[in-house]
Amino acid sequence: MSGQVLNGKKTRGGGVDITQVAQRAGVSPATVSRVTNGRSTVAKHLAKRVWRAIEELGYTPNPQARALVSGRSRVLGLLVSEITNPFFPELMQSFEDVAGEHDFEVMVGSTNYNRERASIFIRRLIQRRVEGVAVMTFRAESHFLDALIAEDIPLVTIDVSANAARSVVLEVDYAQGIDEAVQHLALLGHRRIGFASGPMPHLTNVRRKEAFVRAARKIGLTADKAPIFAGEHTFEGGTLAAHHFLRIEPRPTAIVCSNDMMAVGVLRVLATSGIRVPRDMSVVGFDDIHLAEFINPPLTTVRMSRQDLAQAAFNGLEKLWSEESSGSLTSIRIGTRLVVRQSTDSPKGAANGLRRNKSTRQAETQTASA
Amino acid sequence: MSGQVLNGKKTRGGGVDITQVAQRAGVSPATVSRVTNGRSTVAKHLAKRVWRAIEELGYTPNPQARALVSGRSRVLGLLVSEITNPFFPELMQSFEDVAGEHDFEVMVGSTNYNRERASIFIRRLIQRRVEGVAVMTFRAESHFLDALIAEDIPLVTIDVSANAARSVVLEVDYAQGIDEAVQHLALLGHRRIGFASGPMPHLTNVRRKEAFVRAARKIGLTADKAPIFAGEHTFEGGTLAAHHFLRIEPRPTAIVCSNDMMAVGVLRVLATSGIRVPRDMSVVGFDDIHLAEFINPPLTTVRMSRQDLAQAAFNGLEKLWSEESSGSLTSIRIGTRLVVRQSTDSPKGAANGLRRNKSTRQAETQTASA
DNA sequence: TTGTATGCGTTATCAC
DNA sequence: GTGATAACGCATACAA
Repeated sequence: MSGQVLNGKKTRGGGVDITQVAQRAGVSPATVSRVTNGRSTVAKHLAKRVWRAIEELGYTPNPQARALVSGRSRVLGLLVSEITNPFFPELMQSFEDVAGEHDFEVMVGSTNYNRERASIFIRRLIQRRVEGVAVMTFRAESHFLDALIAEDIPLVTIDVSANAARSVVLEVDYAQGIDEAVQHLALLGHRRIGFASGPMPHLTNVRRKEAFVRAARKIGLTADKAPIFAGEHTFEGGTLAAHHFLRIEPRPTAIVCSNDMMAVGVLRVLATSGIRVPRDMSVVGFDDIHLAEFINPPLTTVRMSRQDLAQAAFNGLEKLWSEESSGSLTSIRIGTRLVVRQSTDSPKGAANGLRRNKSTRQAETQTASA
Repeated sequence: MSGQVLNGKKTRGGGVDITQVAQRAGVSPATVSRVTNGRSTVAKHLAKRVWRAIEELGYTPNPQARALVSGRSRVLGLLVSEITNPFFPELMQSFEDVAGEHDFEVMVGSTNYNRERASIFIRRLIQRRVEGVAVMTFRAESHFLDALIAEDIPLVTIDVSANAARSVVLEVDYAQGIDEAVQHLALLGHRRIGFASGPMPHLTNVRRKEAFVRAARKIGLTADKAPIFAGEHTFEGGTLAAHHFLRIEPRPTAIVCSNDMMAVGVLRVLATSGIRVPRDMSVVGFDDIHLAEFINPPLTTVRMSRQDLAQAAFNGLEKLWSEESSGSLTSIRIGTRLVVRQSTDSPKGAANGLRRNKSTRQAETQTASA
């Protein structure tokens, strides 16, 4: 029980400060500071004594004091869209893990597509003197960011660059994975493929859709063979999309979805409509959320790695910190790739012997072991 | 663009400090401090001048400096089990919202059932001088908390009290909601009800199970009419439970699940087995995660409110802060209640005219409007 | 390489 | 009610 109460004020971290460590180690506070900050200009035997004193006293440097004197809070901001899409909690955790490895704390906020929520959160970020913010909303809500830009806080965004000097944009290569998905379906024999798109004003959804259109064209599908339906990136949006595609004549034999939550909705509708997946209809998702692996049938989907995204976001911030005269706007590419599971197969009409062929099996196995 | 670079060190918050505000308002720094801290001992006209100066200069108090001198970091810790169960992200958001209203920041960590992860996180909490921690893991991992207890940090836990002076326990009344659920099923005519329990060593799951056993007994069900299967609190655990109950002869006409993720797994298996819900089988969940409302059929479930939990956790911490000589161990009760949706109905054999009766309809409507 | 002295921005303790 | 002044715990410029 090392917590103590001293004249009404709680003293934590064992209540021990740098001076006590210095005394115990027989050095000056400055030397202790140099040691805890990893300065290499300290004699080895002294450093050793200091570490021992730190250990014995259970000393942990006070981050508030450090922040005050250094001007660096070691706190980052992370802004996400919503908490109900599993993609974002997974992303949050990844980002916190990466940040934590570098001794940063992170303040997370979710906009829930609510302007005021976002503004309030951003005000808090500024008050807490965050050293950088990762804006992972997949939306161009740049007006929210104005306050951050005014404070000259390093910014990492997705898809669309913040119009700021100190900023990095993460360019997700949607085309790569979507291309693979469409090729995969073509190889299985599909000739009519629907695309369940996200809501259209948003750039990220435009990009995903265009990636699909191009991929469809590449395998020789005209627009009527590659119908598109735009809905919300939610379970419900997926159900609407499914109902839409079921009404089309002739009906597509496969549906590619702009995100996994939609795909889950699509699967649900197909199940209740007695349409078996993948026998009667193939379904492909996008994101590769955890749930995709556990749903039935396990979802073939395009993986956009949360780890990659989180790591890239952090790297982007690091880059902005190190740059003396920022100015050159940087972008970091994020790859996407198909993960074949069991929601895709040859359409039942196809008699080309491609059903569950060896090459797709292999891709699936690789994923499972990853 | 108010961010400035001064001899290589970034100055934020407009780069303006309390002294500048004081000068502008023609008062002393102390008075500005009193104003920003809401001390009522400041003359109204002076306070007004100070606020105006704050406004004009865009001043925001430096939290690091505040924390340093006051000994209060205004940071809380929140520990959850896993990020893949939607219950926890929803809880995180609620807790952050509540904390934010009181000008607290929160550090969130998820154990993922990994001891080392938890330890590392707790070390970070201590380093950052958190003023309190909400341990919402639904597990008795008290040995993790030892470090926190040694630092005398206020603790709020669920179900099982931390063995510490400064702690509060949130007692979830599982029986209340589970009782309602079983009564609801009995009223619909069910006489064989299975219970999909969580893994058994954990107290929370024992409590849920016992609540079910008692409720079943109350409606006259002997043990063989109320079979129990224990599995993980996951989608997969639910699929296993479903397969188990489908093999039992005579087969239960309803399944009550220990959490919603299991219920989702159960629903999936039933759908693929051609068993219609609720016509052939009724299913009840526990938690009322967001997804429960959107799945098909919408899930009848017991709601354990994240808002209630979050608010109660914060209240518990407040209580611990205010108590001079803590000692009396407090507990706060959290209610649970049934939310009737569409995954429950009379069993097909029942000819008692209770199918979708008026009273259950009404309950459903109330929920939708809440 | 090490130690001394100063200041980071705020609150708290006193006098007034 | 208000203002000077001393901490809070640490990093760092400078001196040694």
